[in-house]
Amino acid sequence: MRDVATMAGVGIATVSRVVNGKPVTPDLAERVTRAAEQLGYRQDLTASSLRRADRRTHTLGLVLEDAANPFSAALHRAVEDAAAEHGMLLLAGSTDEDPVRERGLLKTFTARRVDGLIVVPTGQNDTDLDAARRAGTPVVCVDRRTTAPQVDTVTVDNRAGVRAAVQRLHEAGHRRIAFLGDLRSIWTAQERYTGFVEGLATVGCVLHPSLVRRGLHGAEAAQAATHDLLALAHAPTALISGQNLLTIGARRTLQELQLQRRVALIGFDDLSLADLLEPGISVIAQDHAAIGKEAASLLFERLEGEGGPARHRVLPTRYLARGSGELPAPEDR
Amino acid sequence: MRDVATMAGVGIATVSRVVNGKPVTPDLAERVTRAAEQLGYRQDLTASSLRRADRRTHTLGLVLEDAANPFSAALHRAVEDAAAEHGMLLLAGSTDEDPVRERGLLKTFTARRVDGLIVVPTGQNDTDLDAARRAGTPVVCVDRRTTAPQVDTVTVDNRAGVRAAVQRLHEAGHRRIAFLGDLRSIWTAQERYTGFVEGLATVGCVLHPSLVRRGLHGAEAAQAATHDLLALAHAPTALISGQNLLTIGARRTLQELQLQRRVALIGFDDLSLADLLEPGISVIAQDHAAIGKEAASLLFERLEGEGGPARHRVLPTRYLARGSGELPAPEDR
DNA sequence: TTGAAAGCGGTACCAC
DNA sequence: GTGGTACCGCTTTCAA
Repeated sequence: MRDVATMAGVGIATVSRVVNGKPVTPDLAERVTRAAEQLGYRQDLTASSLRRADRRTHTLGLVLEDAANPFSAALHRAVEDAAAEHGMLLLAGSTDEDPVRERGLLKTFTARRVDGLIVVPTGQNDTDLDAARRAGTPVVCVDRRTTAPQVDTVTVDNRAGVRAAVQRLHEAGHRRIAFLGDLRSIWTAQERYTGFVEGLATVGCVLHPSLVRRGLHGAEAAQAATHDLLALAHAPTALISGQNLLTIGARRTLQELQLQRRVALIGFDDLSLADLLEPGISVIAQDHAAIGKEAASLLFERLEGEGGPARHRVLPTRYLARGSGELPAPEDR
Repeated sequence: MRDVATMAGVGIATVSRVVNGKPVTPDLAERVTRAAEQLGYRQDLTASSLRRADRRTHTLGLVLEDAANPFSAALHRAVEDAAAEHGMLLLAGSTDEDPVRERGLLKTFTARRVDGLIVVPTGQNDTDLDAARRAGTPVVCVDRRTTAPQVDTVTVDNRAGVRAAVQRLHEAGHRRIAFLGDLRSIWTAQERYTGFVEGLATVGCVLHPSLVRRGLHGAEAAQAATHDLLALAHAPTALISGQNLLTIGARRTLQELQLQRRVALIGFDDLSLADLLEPGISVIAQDHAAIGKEAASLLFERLEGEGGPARHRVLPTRYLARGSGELPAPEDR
């Protein structure tokens, strides 16, 4: 920039003004532009944000469970689009549910002075979220609630979604309904299980502890658990899976045993191609894009000075009937 | 930092040393650490990289087609893991195949002084890639070649993959094989089509122009195109789809017409759940993780001073036989 | 409107 | 080993 100023025969401040589009005599602006081009000048945003009065870096930190999974990817994209509208960019990282990694990401994001954070919290690190917020970086939690105070959250109504699924299965005659749940440390896994329990209570159905398998992580774990369940003397006639990969694992086992048309299955969260299976997999779907958009908008409000108490947005889920959740209980036949 | 120095009663330089883990008398280090904690001091990496001799920001820029699609997501994660090993973070953005957005991302990434760029190029902006490289930011292109000189690339052997698929179909008796291709501007779409043409030539089969549908983007376009193809007087007995979403669209139409067991289908790039469909979708799979890892490693070599000519890594594809590609041509029955 | 100079939060060099 | 100081590239007073 100094070189550009010298070459254009103007002060360094004038170059800054031109670069930032502030009013400058056209003649000077022209000279600056030309000199900049000739010298191959490239603005340094890191230096500029350092000196700028608002200290904004126009960067958001995004802490995901795993950038590779469809939920995270959709969230990433939704947040990215919202961010782009505000001229902001995304710094993203994956925790793999590891609180140590989460802490590391939070630390380096704040050290890089991101303007705000959107986090899918592992749930084992809430003090760090609070620390970030108190250090002046607004935080919005997504997909899961947090115990950190004054942190906005965007979640879906997990309980209601699962409750409704239980009711549907019950109406179709199912009495032995099994539940597959993710790691207990994950907030949504707890909520969905609670929804399952509530649903059974609502329809007046007993909860068979042997039909509940929690703490499963990944498709293989669900596949094995489903095998176990179906080998029981009183095997379930319907399955509710509390997460994406678990649904895949469950369905895989059903197909191995040729039971996909006999044992009902409802999964939480939609799956690509689920509608092309036979029967299609019925799911409790969440609107990923809406979640991301809402999170971003809460964050931007904070950045614009909104100082009120924590806000908690709860979005609805939507049941997509595709066949696997509509299979009648065998007794009905 | 100045406050910490004052509080600890040491020079500002000493604080810097402590923060950076450089040798300092334990007593002083202790005092600094305590003061830092008490004042809630948080290191500012943006300021530090500004003054640091190497000017490194420990940030990589990742330009994707669409952060939400599985290919991009897998790539993102693979690069993230490699970056993390080097203490680096990722700044990511989506182009949606729009060269204007690509240019914007390239510009703001370099303005933020990323240490390197990993780009899935739209193919309509190669001068910007070159500009970035000449400005001192190493660039690695991924998934697609580029005409920009001195830019390393990582791609898969698209032609060989499609060629082999054509041969398989031919061996199964298919003579009327259709091709569904993505936007012509996309390098891989060109390559895969070339592989199709080469494959037909190899087996001595004629290329029916009416069976080629290129310039399709997204599942719906493929769905419609497949409808058209199957309505032809001499309809194809097999389909090769040149991209993920196109495969989904094609399969959807096949199932609508109940033809998924009569018309063969081979897709490029794997799909989650493809193995659970009946019949399963056979695909020409690429190893996303390996692609991302290789790209990252090429980039890190550049960052460590590797100055040779552009290197082009070509990874193999793998055919996954699942049924849809193994259906015999009707004449055989 | 424009330019000189101070300073954002650090690091690197230098003399002690 | 430690502290003082110049300075990274830029924005922001402030005086001209």
